[in-house]
Amino acid sequence: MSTPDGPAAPATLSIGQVAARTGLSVHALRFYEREGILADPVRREGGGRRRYTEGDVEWLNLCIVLRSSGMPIPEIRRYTELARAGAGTEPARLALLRAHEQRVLDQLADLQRSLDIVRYKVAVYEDYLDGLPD
Amino acid sequence: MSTPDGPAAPATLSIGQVAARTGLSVHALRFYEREGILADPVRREGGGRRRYTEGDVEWLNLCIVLRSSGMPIPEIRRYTELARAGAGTEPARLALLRAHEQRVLDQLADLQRSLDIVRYKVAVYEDYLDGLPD
DNA sequence: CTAGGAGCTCGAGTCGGCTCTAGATCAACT
DNA sequence: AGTTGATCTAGAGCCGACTCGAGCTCCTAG
Repeated sequence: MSTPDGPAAPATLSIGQVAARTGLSVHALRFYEREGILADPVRREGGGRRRYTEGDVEWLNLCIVLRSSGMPIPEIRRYTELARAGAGTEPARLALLRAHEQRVLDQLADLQRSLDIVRYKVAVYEDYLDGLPD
Repeated sequence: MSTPDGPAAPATLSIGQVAARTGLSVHALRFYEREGILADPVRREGGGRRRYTEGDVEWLNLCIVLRSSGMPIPEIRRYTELARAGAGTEPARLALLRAHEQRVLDQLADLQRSLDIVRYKVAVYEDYLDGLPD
């Protein structure tokens, strides 16, 4: 074995491993940390290198979902801060998530309307090309 | 009447009126024209001011749909160029629209996945808050 | 002991899509 | 003639979200 973890080792990951697992670049991971959207400021091993836990990775995966569905980074930071603050902030976190749910629904509706229009245009071109002389 | 159009007047619109109708800013309208995504380079009245036809506005509305569903400006320009080129380019236009349709479908699927996850989290918080002591 | 490769920080650069400014022109009203 | 308000052009600026580069440190293998 090239990585003989001791029995009690919490199995942490390097930034490169996390990049591979999440699909984010190492640059993006450091950027996200600077932006304060990681659960904690990430532990460092002797030498200053980041060690990510599985929990960190799960949190990142949630962040990726929020980002990709259009939540801006400042709002993810706000959510992160609430989570860090711990007990008592659950109502605020719920409100934030509900607001985001609504935004996603709005986006879905907008996209669906666009899709209908694009499909209509596609159908028009198909009909036209079908009915061509030769 | 404050706008006594002559009988044969084609009823053109100023840039401000088009902005009001489309929701785009006058800046954005000029920007779009520079980017070459308007059907024609827009007629000008004596004095250099733009006069938009209803056809121009319809084209803009299509552009707005394409943009808001994620088509980048260079691709809208490509589509516009094909349309300007006229007969014979219909297959290319159809292909472009179909590709966009697929992109929209992908976005819808992604968003739906995100929505499911956000809803799951919302449910978790709701359950937690429901079950609170007081 | 040295060469590579992964990591580090800090700061600058990029990209897409507008947005805004400055300074001039023009149309219409008073 | 003067004032107001819409438009014009060319070009600079901005914002969000990364991306990249320089220069340095560290660890491990040969």
